[in-house]
Amino acid sequence: MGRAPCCEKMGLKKGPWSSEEDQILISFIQQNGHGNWRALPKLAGLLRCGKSCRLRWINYLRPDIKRGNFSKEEEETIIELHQKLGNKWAAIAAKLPGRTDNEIKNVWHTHLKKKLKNYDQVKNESNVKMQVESENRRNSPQHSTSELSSVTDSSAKAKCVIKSEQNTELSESSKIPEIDASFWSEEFTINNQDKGVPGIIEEFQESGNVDAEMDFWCNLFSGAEDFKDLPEF
DNA sequence: AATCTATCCAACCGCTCTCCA
DNA sequence: CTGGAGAGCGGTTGGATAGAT
Repeated sequence: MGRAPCCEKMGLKKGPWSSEEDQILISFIQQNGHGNWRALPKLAGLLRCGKSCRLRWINYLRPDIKRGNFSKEEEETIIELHQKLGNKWAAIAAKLPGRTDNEIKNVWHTHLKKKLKNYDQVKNESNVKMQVESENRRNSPQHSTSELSSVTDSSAKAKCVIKSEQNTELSESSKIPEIDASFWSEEFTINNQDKGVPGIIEEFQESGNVDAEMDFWCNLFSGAEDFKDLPEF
């Protein structure tokens, strides 16, 4: 269709809302509801377009809005739903009471997208390293090492990302040296000359126990709080 | 202390969808 | 069926603030 922006009309205010404007909008909606957004600003005596009023109410002034940081559970839910639904922010928001699509979109772009990216990067680096180790050790194509891509369950992945994030915060606060995927891979290769991480992963694959494999990876990347807590093989 | 850079988030813009005459 | 009006959605922007140098 394509219409001219509603705010191009003369005299309509743009930009941040003042507390006075907020009060006018709140009291008007409390008394009259918001049946017609386009007519609302005129009736309420606001120099704003209806669209702006609607956005302000939905994203900020609504009484059921939950303010403050997102919980780990909420972040897990967003990651999980985003894997299923894509950028359907309104649909995701519908599953998170008190949160708006705009807020969720912002959190996604500023926090969660980065977490996922880091997670995938670590995962890929580790997989490449271990694939090489496996090839060298077994020299057999049917024994090529597992790939974490077998773990496709979005819920498990979401939990792992969040868990990794929690541990990252912990590591930073504890002044633990930065650990990357290659460190883990080398560490386990040294400690498991006879069996090796690829062998362990292979067992998961053969048994088809995706949950166990997921747990293994979560522990590998994020479970240890210190070097002494590294899993033994 | 001053300046620069990165991050966050409220708000805007433009498009699509839905309803109705 | 068609087209206009309003609502809703997702992408993007820009100002404020925090952190780094």
